Amino acid sequence: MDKLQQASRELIEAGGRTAQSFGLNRLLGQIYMFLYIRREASSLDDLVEGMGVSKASISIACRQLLALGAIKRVWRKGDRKDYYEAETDLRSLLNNGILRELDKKLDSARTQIERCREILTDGDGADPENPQDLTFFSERLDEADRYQKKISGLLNNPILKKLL
Amino acid sequence: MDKLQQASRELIEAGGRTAQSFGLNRLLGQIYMFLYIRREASSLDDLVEGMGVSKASISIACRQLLALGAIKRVWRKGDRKDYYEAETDLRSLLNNGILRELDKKLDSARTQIERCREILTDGDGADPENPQDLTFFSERLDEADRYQKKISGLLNNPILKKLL
DNA sequence: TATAACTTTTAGAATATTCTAAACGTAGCG
DNA sequence: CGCTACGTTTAGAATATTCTAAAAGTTATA
Repeated sequence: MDKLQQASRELIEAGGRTAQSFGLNRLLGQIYMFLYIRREASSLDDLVEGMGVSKASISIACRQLLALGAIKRVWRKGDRKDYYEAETDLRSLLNNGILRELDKKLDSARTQIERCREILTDGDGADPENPQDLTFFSERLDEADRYQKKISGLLNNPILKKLL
Repeated sequence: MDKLQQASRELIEAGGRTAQSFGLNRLLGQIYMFLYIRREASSLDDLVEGMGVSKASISIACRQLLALGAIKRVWRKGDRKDYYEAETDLRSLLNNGILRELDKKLDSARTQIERCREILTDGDGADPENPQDLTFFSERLDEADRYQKKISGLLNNPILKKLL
């Protein structure tokens, strides 16, 4: 095994650990890193060989990476195989990956807060025994709403975009 | 079940889902949310009742939340139980939780890149067949290093801190 | 030090996730 | 068409995570 292979192997392992630390499948990080350090686009079979797992796993992982905007499909004339390469533009990676996911979560939080307010106002359950609990709960909802807006604003802040 | 209980239950569920979506144990999100909407600090037993899981799970989850700086322990005079309440200061939550974790990961990335450079320069493996592969690999390492520094700088940017 | 009221650890059960092999579907080409 | 070379789906095996009950540890107080 030459130096390059040694270093590659380490990076791929590290990519896997990083993915896992973000709650993603280890393979996603490994495949991304594999593609990131390859000079040429790679086929599913290349990935199978590189990662030593079944083609089914690779296939599924690649579709997830595509959905996250982390890799791109590349066509080669007169070749039936699909080839993949890593998306290396940091801004694009963030905008289509992490930031988009965060936005979804924030939106879901907003919806949930709204839902709770509705339950409190026109739900058909009884009023709580202790009205102070209700007051406190409402205050928390308001606070959470402010936080949600604050972070949402931050993520879409043009200054932030510019700093990248 | 009164309105407040309904709404609380929904929020706790949502907290659990959110935690899972970040790769954390569902209980962490549930417990945090439970504490967030409670007026008074809660004991492990309160949490056991609220979440309907064993005390062992609650105990472990609470220590994780403490380590993340997401909840605080509260002592009550003449009471042997531990009580917990949610950390609600957004800045503190981010600084002690998410941002700190990100910093750790970035540092680990930096170390890994350094390690790879060492392998390439003074490792005892053979040189790769194709020297162009090596060149490309080195370029990627440099690029990754720039990204790492960029994001690191961003996370510690005083402007960002101020926007919160 | 003994006891009581707690929390934490731990071994293994329950559950969820990841992975594979095999079947299936599809497109290009003779 | 039918064959071939692919990618995808799927049922269930392998593995990892989460959870519980029971045992052990800890601390305040008498």
